[in-house]
This record gives sequence, structure tokens and C-alpha cells, in this order.
Amino acid sequence: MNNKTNDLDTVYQRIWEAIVAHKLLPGTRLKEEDLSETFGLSRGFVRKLLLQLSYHKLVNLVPNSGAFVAEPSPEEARDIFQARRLIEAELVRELASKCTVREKKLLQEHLEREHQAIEQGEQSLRIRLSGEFHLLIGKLANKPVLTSFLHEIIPRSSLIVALYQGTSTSTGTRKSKAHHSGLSCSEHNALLGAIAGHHVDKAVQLMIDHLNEIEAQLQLEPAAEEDVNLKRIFAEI
Amino acid sequence: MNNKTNDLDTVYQRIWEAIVAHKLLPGTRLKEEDLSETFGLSRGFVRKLLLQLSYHKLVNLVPNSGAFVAEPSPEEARDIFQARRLIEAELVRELASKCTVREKKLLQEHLEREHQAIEQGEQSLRIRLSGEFHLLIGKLANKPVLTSFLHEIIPRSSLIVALYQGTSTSTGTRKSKAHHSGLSCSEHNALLGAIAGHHVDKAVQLMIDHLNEIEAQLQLEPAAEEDVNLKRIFAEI
DNA sequence: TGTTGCGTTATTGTTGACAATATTGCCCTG
DNA sequence: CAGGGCAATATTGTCAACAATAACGCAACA
Repeated sequence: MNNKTNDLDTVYQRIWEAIVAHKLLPGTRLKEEDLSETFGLSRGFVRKLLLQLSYHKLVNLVPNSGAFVAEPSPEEARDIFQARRLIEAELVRELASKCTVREKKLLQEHLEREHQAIEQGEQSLRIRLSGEFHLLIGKLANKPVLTSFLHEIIPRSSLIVALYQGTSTSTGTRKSKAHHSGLSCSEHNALLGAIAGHHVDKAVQLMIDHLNEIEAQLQLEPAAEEDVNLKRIFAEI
Repeated sequence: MNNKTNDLDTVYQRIWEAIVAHKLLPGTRLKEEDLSETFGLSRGFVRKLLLQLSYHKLVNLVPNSGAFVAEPSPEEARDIFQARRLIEAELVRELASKCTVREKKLLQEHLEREHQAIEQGEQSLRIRLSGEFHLLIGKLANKPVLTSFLHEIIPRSSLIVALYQGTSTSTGTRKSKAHHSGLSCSEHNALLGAIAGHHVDKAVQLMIDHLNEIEAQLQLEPAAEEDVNLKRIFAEI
């Protein structure tokens, strides 16, 4: 109704960004009719959309109850990062051993955009680009299956990072966020150097270190139960 | 209409078995209405079903054209087995390092059923159980993400095995099939021994060898083009 | 006052009819 | 007789009304 770009993929991305940017908080209920009139889509489309989001584990689809944006647990977070280390180490090994000049250029261009996003303080864009850097590595490594797995867990990772990094005090956190952004970007930079230079083992190690670094920045305590959520926790069974 | 067990999961499995057992040949078109009246389901359900099957890459969903049972290429096959080696090596490493008696028993029971299926010549059941053995390892290893990945590629592997093992002469092939069945089962047996005995490195190596063995049995030539399929190959773009 | 049961409302799930699209067969023309 | 376009048909895609279900509030009772 309001926005012209209301095809399925676009709306999917808009919702995804809203989730990652914490405009839609974890646990929020997504009513079909609300989404339907917000984006000017029929309820049928909204249903497809929610189904896709649930496949990617960004929303939780509870039968006869509704769709809720996902609240990945610390255990899930750790599990996901472990899987990422395994898969991305392999992908980066593959790419580093056969990276062409053209591929190097593509990675460089991407990194440039990442850098711009940080400078211009576009947090949401930055998170997306940061994820897409990893996806680009997968794509260039030419391993469709492993790359498709990455497509499934990187959005979840983004949600996890958003969830577990900035929940404490305001000023201090903002500082650490900025720090983290720059760190991540410089690590991507180092990674690119190793890949382009065909330093296979080094590239693999840098990737693992990078992922460890991201995970280490998170505050993955067992999570103090919020009473509001209890209801849904039992409903989820 | 005919069968009582017409819930979504059951029908899904029946179709999957039909595909793996080569009752539905790769490239076959699956018309919504046909399926709908065959299983006594509404077209809406059939649609969901086909969507699920396409997520698992067992059917190819071409917009405005229909659903076709997938024809994984030799390249896809190799890619899938490479991914399996990576993931399952990790899962078996995890499980072997902390396998309890109870878990050992579960694996043993499963293997027993596999053995029975071979003895009774139930080829289709055997293929399913063989896949489920690997899934059980994943489940027991307690790595949800990696295990969910396995759930995505093992059905595809089954389809690939069905596709690329028995397309040549009849008697000779049948012999090799039987041979392969027994081999696979005995390899599962050895694997179980290493896992239960907490011989981590040996278990990992056995798993990799086992997967290599399966892949090696396949006839993954570049595949002589069948004229019938050409149409669809171009439509798939 | 707290709790249990019931009726109302709001939301999701399903179906069947209709629209859009592709496929097929036929006829007309060169 | 071959080829291209057009009409007929078959199949998929979409939507809107209806059914089923769960959430909510109110009232009655302990």
C-alpha cells in the first residue's frame, strides 16, 4: 500500500533488517494481518514469508498461535559458531588455494563498502555487509552445499550478535560496538590478504580466530529468565 | 482417499521412498492434482508438500511450470559427499569422545534393524535405515546445527546413490548392489565399534573411509545427455 | 479475594472458486 | 509439406470467504 517495492524477497529483507536492528525485539509476535496491511501484501504472501523466515530460524512458528521473532539461546549461539568455524575454515581453505585476481578484486570491493558503512555509521547496513563478506567467500570458493549452509546460519548469527552484544549500559556499550565494528573490518582485511596471497593455513587460522573473536565479544551467560517469556517457552513444546 | 495415513509427514515419506526406490524417475513431473487425488489431500496440502520437497532438493520447483523430481548432477554428488565428510567427521569425533552405554545400545539396535532389512531383501527400507544411521550419530552427538544440515543432505545422498549405482547391466549390477549393501552395513558395524570404544581418531577415519567408499561405488561420469531432459535443463535456468 | 468455568473476540488454518500462465493441437499460409 | 500463429485446454498461482482454534475477559462461586 505504502511502499512500491513489495515483492517477496524485498519484504523478507526488510523484516530481516528490522529484526537484526532490534526494531523487532526477540519474542515479538508477528500478526499476519498486521504484516499484510503494513506491506500491502495479501495474507497468503505473508504466510509464505513467515514460513521462509521460520526455515531460517529467524522466527518461531507456533501452530494455531502465531509467529514470534526468534530468541536464540546461548547454547544455540555456541552451536552455530562452532558450525561456522568448521564450514568456513573449509571454504577459506578452498578459496585461498585457488584465488584468482578477479576474485581478489571482488573481495576488495566488498570490503570497501563495509568500510564506508562503518564510517557513515550505518550500523544495520554494516551488519548485513559483514555477513555478506562471509557469504562471498563461500560463493567464490565454489562449494554450493557448504555455502547454502552458510546462508542458513549467517542471518542467525547476525541476530545473535545483535541480541548478545548490546544489552548492558548505553555509552560503554556503544563504544565497544564501534570498537567491534572496526575490529571485525580489519580482521576481514587481514583475511583478504592471506587469501589473496595464497597463504592457505594462515587464512584458515585467521578465519577461525575471527569467528572466535566475534563469539568472545558476546555475553553468553545462561540468561536470566524473563517472566514474560515463560508462557511461550511452554507453548513451544 | 485410499490410504488412511494421509498426514503430511507420512505422505512426504511415501513420496521420498518412491523417489529413492526409482518408482518415480528423476525428471518426472509431479502434477498437483494427481498427487492430490492419489493421496486424498487438498491441493493446498500438496503444495506445501512440494515446497518441502523442494527445500530438500528432492524436487525441482519451476514457477508456472510444475514440480519435477530432481536429477542431481555428478558435480552436485561430489559436492554433497565432500560436505558430508566434513560434517560427519566432526559429528563422529564428538560422539566417539563421549559415547555412553545407552547411546551405544541405541546404535546397536539400529544396526540390528539394518541387518534384518538386508536379510529380508527390503532394498528401500535398507536405504532409509542406512541414512538414518548417520542421522542417529548426529543426533547423539548433540550438535543441532550440524545435524540439521545432515537432514538436508542425506535424503539427497540417497537419491544420488539410487541414481548413480544401478543404471548399467542388470545381473552384474544387482550383484554389486547386494555387495554394496553388506559392505555398507559392515562398515557401520566397524564404526560403531570405534565409537563405543572411544577410539576417536579411528572412528573419524572409518567414517571418512565409509563415505569415500560409497562415493567410489557411484558411476559419476559426466552423464550422457538424455534427449528427453534437454527441455527441462534449459527451463531450469 | 482468588480461582474456575464459560462466552466472546481475535487470530490462524483451510478450502474452493477464480485468474494468470504455459502447453498443446489445429488450421492457415507460404 | 513445413512453419508460424492462434485458439483451446490444462495446470499452476492467488485470493477471499469460511471453519477451527486459541486467547481474553467476565462473572459466579468458594
